[in-house]
Amino acid sequence: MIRDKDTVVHTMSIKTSSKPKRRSSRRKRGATREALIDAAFELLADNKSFDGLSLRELTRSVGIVPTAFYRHFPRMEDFGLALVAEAFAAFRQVIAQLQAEPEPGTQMIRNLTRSMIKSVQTHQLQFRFIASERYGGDAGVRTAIRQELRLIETEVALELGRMPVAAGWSSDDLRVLACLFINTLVAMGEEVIDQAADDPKRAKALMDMAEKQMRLIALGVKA
Amino acid sequence: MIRDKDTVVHTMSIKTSSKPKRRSSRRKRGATREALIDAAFELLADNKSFDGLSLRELTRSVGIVPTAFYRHFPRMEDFGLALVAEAFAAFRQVIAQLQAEPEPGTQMIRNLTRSMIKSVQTHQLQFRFIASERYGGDAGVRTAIRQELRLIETEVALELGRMPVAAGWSSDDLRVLACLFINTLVAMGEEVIDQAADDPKRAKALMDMAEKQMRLIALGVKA
DNA sequence: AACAAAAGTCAACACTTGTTCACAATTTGG
DNA sequence: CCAAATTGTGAACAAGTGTTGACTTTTGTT
Repeated sequence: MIRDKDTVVHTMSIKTSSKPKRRSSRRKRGATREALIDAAFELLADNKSFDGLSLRELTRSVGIVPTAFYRHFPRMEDFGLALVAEAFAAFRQVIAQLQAEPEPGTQMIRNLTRSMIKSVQTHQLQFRFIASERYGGDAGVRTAIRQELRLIETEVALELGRMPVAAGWSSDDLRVLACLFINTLVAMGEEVIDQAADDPKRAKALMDMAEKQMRLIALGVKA
Repeated sequence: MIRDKDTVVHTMSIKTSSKPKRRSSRRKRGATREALIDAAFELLADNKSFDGLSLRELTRSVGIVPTAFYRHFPRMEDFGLALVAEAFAAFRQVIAQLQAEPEPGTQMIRNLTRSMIKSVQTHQLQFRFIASERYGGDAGVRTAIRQELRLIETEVALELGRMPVAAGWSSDDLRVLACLFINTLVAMGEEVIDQAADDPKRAKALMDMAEKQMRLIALGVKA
């Protein structure tokens, strides 16, 4: 019953003033769908988890009536999957950084962690969603996230295989290494989200720590 | 309105049959409190997260009336903290293993991961709770978990400092190392919970992987 | 201009939720 | 053994929940 914003009506009602109920103007093409996704990220950032999210409060915050939700997503589960897809779009950009960097070694590690921190900070809500739902709540969402992470793992493993340091490694071992790398990276991201989202100083400290850890791992690789 | 189980009444009603409403017999001392906690772990294992858990379904599954909940926990938040405390009791046992093991090296790593796997499997529900709520849902619970993890980190760092391999390390560096170790350990635990809870074969594979990773780290330490 | 599809509305349904209050039964300690 | 603290009950409350079906409006295409 709040309905306090966006009540402006500029439909230039000329003809029948019988029922001027329709709000301002409908969003264009896929806008509402996107608005729903964005609103969900926003709401989930406030100490909520996906299965604690109600359809009604979601639609309320977007400014549509509850039933309109079903026009865009037949079930709540599909909505969850859409959220996962959207969130991982941000993550993929970080990994792309790795592929663009041909030079292995200390410099690469520094760049990678820096790029990760940066991406985490600009896409806080998306990463928070991934962190929250990775092991919690809904099974469908959880599975989708795991799948995406697996995909990224293989990508990284492939990239690592190209480097001279890891010449002659079995593909299994490469995968183990890749897993360890992105585990630390993700862990750092989660910590940043959780306690340093807006504190650059703390974020820097976390980054340094992650960098040290990754360099430690790199040392192990050589030996 | 379901109330289909546990309706047996064996109060041996002798005296007044005026109001034999009281169910079987009241649990002794702190039993209901514990029953609530156990029931919560059970419910949370079924694709639920803490803030998606309802007071009513909780009390329902324990067999008491909703209002009785408040006799044991004044607020839902206190209940969450109780869950955290209970869950970490299991975790601490694993770390105790580390302290009991004076011999550093390959053998220690193997024992540690093995002990972790074992503990995770016997306390599935508790570990699942930790994994789920570590970055998700309620802020109070999340903070409590982080605090407990920090405590464990310092313990491990202290223990690592005693070992000859890490002689001359700064306490900061020791902490970084400890963090990396238990991060991989926790990550393994989460994976086990999530996809190998009852599949010993897959669990073994995950353990081997974690062991490799930790040995890789150990190699890095030497270098 | 006409028409079908897409997007949004409204009312209503049958439930579930957290919390309150006054009361009853049971244990426990003195 | 009796009083006092503990633990459980039942009714009631005002809200919030997902989902349905039949409508109306807007938009895009032919």
